[in-house]
Amino acid sequence: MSDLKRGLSEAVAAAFAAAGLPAELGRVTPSDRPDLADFQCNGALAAAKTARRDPREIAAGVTATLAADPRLSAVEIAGLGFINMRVSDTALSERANEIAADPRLGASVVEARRRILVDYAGPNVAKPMHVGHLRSSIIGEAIKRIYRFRGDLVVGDAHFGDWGYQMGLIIGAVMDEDPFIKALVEQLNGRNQPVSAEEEKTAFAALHDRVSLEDLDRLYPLAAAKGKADIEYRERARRMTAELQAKAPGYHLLWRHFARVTKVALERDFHALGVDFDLWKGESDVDDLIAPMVKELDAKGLLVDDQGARIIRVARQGDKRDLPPLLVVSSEGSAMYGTTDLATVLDRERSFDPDQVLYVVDQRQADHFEVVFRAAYLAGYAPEGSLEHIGFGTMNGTDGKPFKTREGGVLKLNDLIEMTRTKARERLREADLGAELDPDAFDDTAHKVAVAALKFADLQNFRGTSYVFDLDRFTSFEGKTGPYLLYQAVRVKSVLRKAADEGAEAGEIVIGEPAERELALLLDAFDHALAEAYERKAPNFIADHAYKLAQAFSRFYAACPILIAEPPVKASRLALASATLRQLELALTLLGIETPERM
RNA sequence: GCGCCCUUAGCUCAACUGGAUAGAGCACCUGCCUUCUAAGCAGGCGGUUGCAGGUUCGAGUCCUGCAGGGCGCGCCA
Repeated sequence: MSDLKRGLSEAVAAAFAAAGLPAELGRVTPSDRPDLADFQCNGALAAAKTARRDPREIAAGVTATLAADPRLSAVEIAGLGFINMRVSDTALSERANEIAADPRLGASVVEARRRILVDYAGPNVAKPMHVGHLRSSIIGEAIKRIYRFRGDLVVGDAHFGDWGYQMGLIIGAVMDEDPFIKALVEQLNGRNQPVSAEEEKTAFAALHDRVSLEDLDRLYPLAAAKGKADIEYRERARRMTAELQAKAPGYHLLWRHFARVTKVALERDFHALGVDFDLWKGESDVDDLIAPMVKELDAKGLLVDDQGARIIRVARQGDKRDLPPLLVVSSEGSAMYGTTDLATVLDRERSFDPDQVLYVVDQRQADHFEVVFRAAYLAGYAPEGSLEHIGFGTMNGTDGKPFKTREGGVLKLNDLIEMTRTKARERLREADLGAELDPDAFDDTAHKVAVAALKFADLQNFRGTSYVFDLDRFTSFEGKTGPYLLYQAVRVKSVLRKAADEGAEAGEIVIGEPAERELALLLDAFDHALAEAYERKAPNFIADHAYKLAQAFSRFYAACPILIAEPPVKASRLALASATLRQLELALTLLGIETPERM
C-alpha cells in the first residue's frame, strides 16, 4: 500500500526512464496550485538543463505515456514545463477506502527497522523542572513516538543530571543550614562500615521531615551564586562532589534523599504532560564505568594532561573553529559533564547497541555534543555518525528574551501547567462548552485542552528556531491552536455518536464534492508528513498535517451535511468522517496530545 | 577576537531542501447559527522575504559582502 504521491512518482519515473532520462526526475509532489492540479512533477525543468532541450518538449514525451494512467483524470503541461496531474474521483475514492480500512490510517513503515535511543527531558536532581525542560520533554516525546510508530525499536531515556558539581553545592548548602543533618552526614562519612538498611530507613525518615524539594530549590540558587563569588566555597563544593562520587556514605545517603524527593515532583510533571520514559537513567548510573573508561582512554593514548586536568583533544584538520577539548578528569579528580556523557555513550553501546542516539537538547549545547561525539568516535564507543544532536531553540517571553515570570524568576513547569489548566477552564466556561459534563469530566477535558494548547503551540514551530511564548495568545484558543484541533475531533465524535444512536452505518466512500476531494487528498498526504517528520526529526510536519486535516474537515463539515444526506452519501460521509477522526487522533497521539470525548 | 544560528505581512510562525501567483493563524473589515458543537465556515485587507551584489532559464532557499539580533567558546550542566 502506498500513497498517491508515491504511486504516481513511480509512474512518472517510469515515463522519464522510457524517454531516456533519469528516473529520479519523476518525483511527484502535491501541487502548489490546487486550482490547476492535485499533483505536479517538475522533473522536465530539471532535465532541460542537463539534456539542453526544451522542457515543454520533454514534458510532452512524459505526459504522452501518462495519459493512459487510469488513476489520472487529467494530465497537462503548464507554464515552463510543469507536469500537472489531476487524480480521478474513482482513484481518490479507492485510496480513501484503503485508508479507512487501514489500522495505520495510510501510514507506511520503515524498510529496515533500526534501534534508536532518544535522550530527552534531562531533569536535574534537587531542582524542580522549569519551562526550559518543556521543549526537550515534548519534542523528545513526539520524536520517540514518531520513530516507534514508523517501526523502529525505540527507547526513551530521561537522562537525569544527578552527578556533577551542583550536587556538591547543594549538599554543602543543606549541611550549612541544618546542624542536625551536618552532624548526621559527618558521622556517617567518618565510619568505615556501610550504612545498614535500618539506619538508612531512620535517616530517610528524618530527612523527609527536614529537606523538601522547595528547600532544595530555595538553597540551590544561593549556593550557586556563592560558589561563583567565593573561591573557598567553590573549592569545598568541588571536594564534596569528588567525595560523593567516591561514595562517602553520608554524602551518598543525603544525595539519595535528594533524588527521591525530586523524583516525586518529576513524576507528577511528566505525568501531567503525558511524557513517559522507558529508562530513568542518570549520570550517576555510569559512575562505575568511569574509572575503567579513563584507564582505557589512557591506554589508547587519547588522554593528555593539561593544566592539572586530563583531556581528549578532538580538533580535526580543516575545522573552521577551535573546538575545546573534552575535559575527562577535572583538576579536582571529578567527573565532568562530558565525562558522564562519554561514559553514557559507552553504557548504551553495551546495554542497547543503538544504531542511532538522538540527543534532544537545547541548540546552545551544539559544540558540547560535537566534542563528546568526536571523543566517542575516537574511542570507538559508537559508530561514526550514529550520535546526533537534535537541537532546539529557546522559548522566549514576549520581550524576545528567555521566558521569565513577571517577577523575573524562572517559571516552574508545574506552575506553567497549572496556569494553563486554569485558563482552559475559564475558556471552556466562557464558550459555554462542557456545561453538561460532571466536574471530573470537566477537569479532565480542561486538562487535555491545556496540554494540547501547550504542546501544539510548541510543536507547530520547527524545533530549530526559537519562538515567543505568549501566554495570553496561546490561551486565547483560537485559530491554529491545540484546542482548535481538539474541537474538530470532538465535533466528529459528536456526529458519529448521533449516527450510532440512529443506527446509521458507515459504508463505501465515494468522493464527489470538492470538500470531499480536499479531505481525501489530505488523508492521503499523512504518510508523507510522517516521513518528513521522521527524516528531519521535526514533529512540526505532523502538527501541520493535523492542522490542515482539521481545517479540511471543518470545511467538509460546513459544506457537506452528513446525517441528513441520502443513505449512500450518508454512509460514505460517515466513513470519511470516521477515517478523518482516526487519522487526526493518531497524528495528535504522535504529538503526545490526547483528545477528550466532549467539550 | 573566533565560530554557529537567525532576520519572511502590523504581530506569531510556515514554505515538502532551486520552480508557477511566498502560505497559515492573530489583529482589522464584510457576510453566515429554527441542518449534525459558531473555539466554526466563506470572503476581504495586508509582502521590494534585513540591505547590496553574484550563480541560474528560474533564488525566501545556493555563494560573497554589509547591517541588526541571539547564542557558544575546558574545570557548571
